[in-house]
Amino acid sequence: MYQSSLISKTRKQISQSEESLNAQILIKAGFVDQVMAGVYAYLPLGYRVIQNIEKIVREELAAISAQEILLPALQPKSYWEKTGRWDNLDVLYRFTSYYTNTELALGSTHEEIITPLAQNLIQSYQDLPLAAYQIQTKFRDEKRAKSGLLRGREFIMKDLYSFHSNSEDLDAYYDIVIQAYINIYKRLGLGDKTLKTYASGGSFSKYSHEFQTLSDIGEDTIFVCEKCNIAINQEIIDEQNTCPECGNSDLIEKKAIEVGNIFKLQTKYSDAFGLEFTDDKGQNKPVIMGCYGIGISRLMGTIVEIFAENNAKMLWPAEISPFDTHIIVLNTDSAEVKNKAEELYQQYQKNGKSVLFDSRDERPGVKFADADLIGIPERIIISKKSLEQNGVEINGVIIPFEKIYKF
RNA sequence: CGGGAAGUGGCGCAAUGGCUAGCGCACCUGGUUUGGGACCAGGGGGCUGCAGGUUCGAGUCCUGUCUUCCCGACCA
Repeated sequence: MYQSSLISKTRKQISQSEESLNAQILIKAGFVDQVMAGVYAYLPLGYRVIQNIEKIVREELAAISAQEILLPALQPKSYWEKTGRWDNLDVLYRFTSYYTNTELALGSTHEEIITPLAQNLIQSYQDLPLAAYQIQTKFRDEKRAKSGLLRGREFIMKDLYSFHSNSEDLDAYYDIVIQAYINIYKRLGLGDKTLKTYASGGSFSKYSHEFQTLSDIGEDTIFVCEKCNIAINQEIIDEQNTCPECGNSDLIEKKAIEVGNIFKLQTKYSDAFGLEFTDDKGQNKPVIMGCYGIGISRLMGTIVEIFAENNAKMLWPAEISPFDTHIIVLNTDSAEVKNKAEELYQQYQKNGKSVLFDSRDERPGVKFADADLIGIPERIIISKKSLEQNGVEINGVIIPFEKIYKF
């Protein structure tokens, strides 16, 4: 049973505007609502999708021994000054407290917070390695928010940080994270289209890696090696114009959405904060760090871009669909149909299935249209007609009750 | 930040400088309807983004400003 005010009445008419596809679909179907440029509210359907994506991420990170934490979004100026990014990170929201005149930042990333925190946790090589992540709202003062959920000023991100006593250990964990990421994209239904991509390493390593989902609306240009199924970001193509893994020079230019990136930070942040540990010889050394990001809300937008059918309606991959099953009750004036529907709904819930139960007193066309918009992959219709055959209709096929109730 | 477009009931739109700013959807009341977005009857809801200006008269013209969308630049 659902609250119609939150789910069924959030449908918005959308103009034949130039808004990006993911924004159009998600707003029209009532998954999100736009609050301002690059800032969205997640409504019940959309938030369930977000939570399903998060669940997959959590499961895969638990499998590689990362522990979940939650760091503050509100951050002191002093930490950002230590790394020099108070003045240099142009997307950092900075502001002054109205009452105390204190200058503060809204977190656009969390190296500046987790590194000093790690100082409290790490003294000895025996405290390493350590991996911690959070799923949290990030703030970035983008000059131009665009493409719906793909580039917002406020967005949900998973950021993982790892701490090691030497670079070999970092390298090994880095590869483990790559495999976890591959698992995540696969479970999200993006496996075939998401490529590990070599990108600029910045000042602290030769390369970083991104995960890029092929899509014409992507902001990034990558060059794909079809032999290795990896890619190179355009930003490093001058210095690296062959496949780094097989040497192939026959690379194919494509557009893609960056859905993850991982860096070997080495000692950049531990140096800035003096994060050291004592090794087994009694010597103090800087902690070696890595960081690993996945944009959760951007993934939702990406999935819509990839799975929208005929550029109009959505069909969610089963694992992240807002509900497992959409039960649509027709002929709601019939007590028999209503009772049977209620029974079916209870049965599904008992068996651990999440159900969107539409018993509204609406015409069939309204319910079907809404169901099309919402895009839950399993649709069950129960009606006078189906009861005549002593069953329900599941995705167009009549299934007798005795088969369903067994599961 | 540069360029373009647009701001009118909750949403989508209309309105030669001229009557009380309309229409569709949604909403409220009553009735009839129920396998692809129903119908009838009645009803409520607007200082036309904001601030100035021109004019006898401004939703409409001018200036400024804010906001949104698109293109570009930018993007650990």
